[in-house]
Amino acid sequence: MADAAEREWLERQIARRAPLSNDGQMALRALSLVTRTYEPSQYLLREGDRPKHCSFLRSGFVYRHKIVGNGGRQIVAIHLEGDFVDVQNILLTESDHNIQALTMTKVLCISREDLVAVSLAHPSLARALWRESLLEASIMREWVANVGRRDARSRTAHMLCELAIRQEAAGIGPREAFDLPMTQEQLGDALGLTAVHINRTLKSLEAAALIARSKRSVTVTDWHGLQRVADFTSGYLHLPDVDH
Amino acid sequence: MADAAEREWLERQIARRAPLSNDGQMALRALSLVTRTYEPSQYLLREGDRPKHCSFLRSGFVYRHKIVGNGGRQIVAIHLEGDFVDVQNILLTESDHNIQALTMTKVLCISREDLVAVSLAHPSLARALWRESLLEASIMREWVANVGRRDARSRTAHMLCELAIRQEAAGIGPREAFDLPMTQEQLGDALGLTAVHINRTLKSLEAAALIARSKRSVTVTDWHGLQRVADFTSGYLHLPDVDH
DNA sequence: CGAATCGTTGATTCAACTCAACGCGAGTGG
DNA sequence: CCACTCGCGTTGAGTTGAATCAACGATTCG
Repeated sequence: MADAAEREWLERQIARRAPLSNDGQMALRALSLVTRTYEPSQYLLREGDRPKHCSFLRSGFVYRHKIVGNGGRQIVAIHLEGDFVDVQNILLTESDHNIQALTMTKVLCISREDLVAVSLAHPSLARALWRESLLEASIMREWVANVGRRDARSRTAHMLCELAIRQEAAGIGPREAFDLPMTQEQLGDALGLTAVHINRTLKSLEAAALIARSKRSVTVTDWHGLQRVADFTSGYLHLPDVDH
Repeated sequence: MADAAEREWLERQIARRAPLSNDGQMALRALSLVTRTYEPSQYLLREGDRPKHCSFLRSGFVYRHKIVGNGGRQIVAIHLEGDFVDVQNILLTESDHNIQALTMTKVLCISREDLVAVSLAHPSLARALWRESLLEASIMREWVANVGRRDARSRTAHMLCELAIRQEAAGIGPREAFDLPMTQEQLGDALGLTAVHINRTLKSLEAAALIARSKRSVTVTDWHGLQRVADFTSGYLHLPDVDH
């Protein structure tokens, strides 16, 4: 069981999406909440599994991916602290993709069945979670456009911009500096490129003085420049100051 | 106002996603419903618009797309009869993409605000629509993988398989023959390829006796063969016989 | 009949992939 | 404490799948 601080954190995270009514808050508090931890590269869920729980990412990074027939892998989402990892499975009984930890990770789990029941019974909760799943779909659309229609340089820059802004919006840190705990192989799998080409692309962004790198963290040295080569606008993230 | 037959159709479509309770059904019937038609290439909604209505596709084809900075376009979804075109905007005030008619199209419109209110008040309705938005997100994930990790041949075949199965699942027709009312330019924009390359790829699929084409319709002459080169499995469509 | 749109085809170019080697730092075990 | 390994990043050389450029048919429509 998770303690009161975790509960409070969860409540804040959900309320960040849409305000919770009193009874929604109460119902949420009545749900049992379990903390779970995962090692890097450990699976939270596999394609074909029928998840019993939904998880909120308390700390660390996780990613979701699909394997295609020729052995390739496509990463379809990257989650950071505060993300609801499992929205996409909440009403679909069988998972269509894998969820894996990128770093040491802590998640808060709620029974899927209970969460569905409580959400459907409490409109403010349903609104928050439903909205979250729509937001994720919006991000996915942008990824399709990114992978389908931007070249490697722009595409890579775009992902960096997105992660920077999402981190900022989640209150984890400023857009100018963030951890990116992924190998270049994984970055390639997220962007539909090869590790070798990711390497060249990152070096080119660095050479253009747009970013600096050290180990697995990135500093944005020229935000506007990066945004420009990325063709990035944050509309699709539906941030609260713009859209509510 | 739409007539009783349209209402009944709509009810069937929603119930196809998840069973509707009696009071959900009643509440749905109380909503005012408007029929609207669109010409080919007419916009249903533009990026940046704040939609007032949600639309269900009564007949015809529509597609949704994003424009990227270099002038490129990426089609992120294709909808056929029975699809809920606007789920993705139901809880996000500003649209992050364009929705456009592919053919002559008829849609049934419901006030967005009303639909949200009624859904949140009636769990069975919320479940059906929420599930639909998750299903769309699942399709989007597969598109990311398709565009990111499959070559032109496999990628194109995959989209054909998807459309065939979706048409079959929607009860519009068999998987072996379907309309594909898109130019090769549009197909390219959906698959992250150029029109010229789409042309060559389609001809190659035809030369391999997997499909036959005439005008804007496709016949699948070798379903298993097509499915094999497409690396297609229908799991991500979460069809009712497999997953409910 | 002319104009426009879309499909088809060939020739050429290029962005990203493949293959291969090497460097480097973090463990690990003798 | 050093030698060894292993995973990851880096770099170069050569290849290729898809893009680009350009022209020409076919079909539709006013």
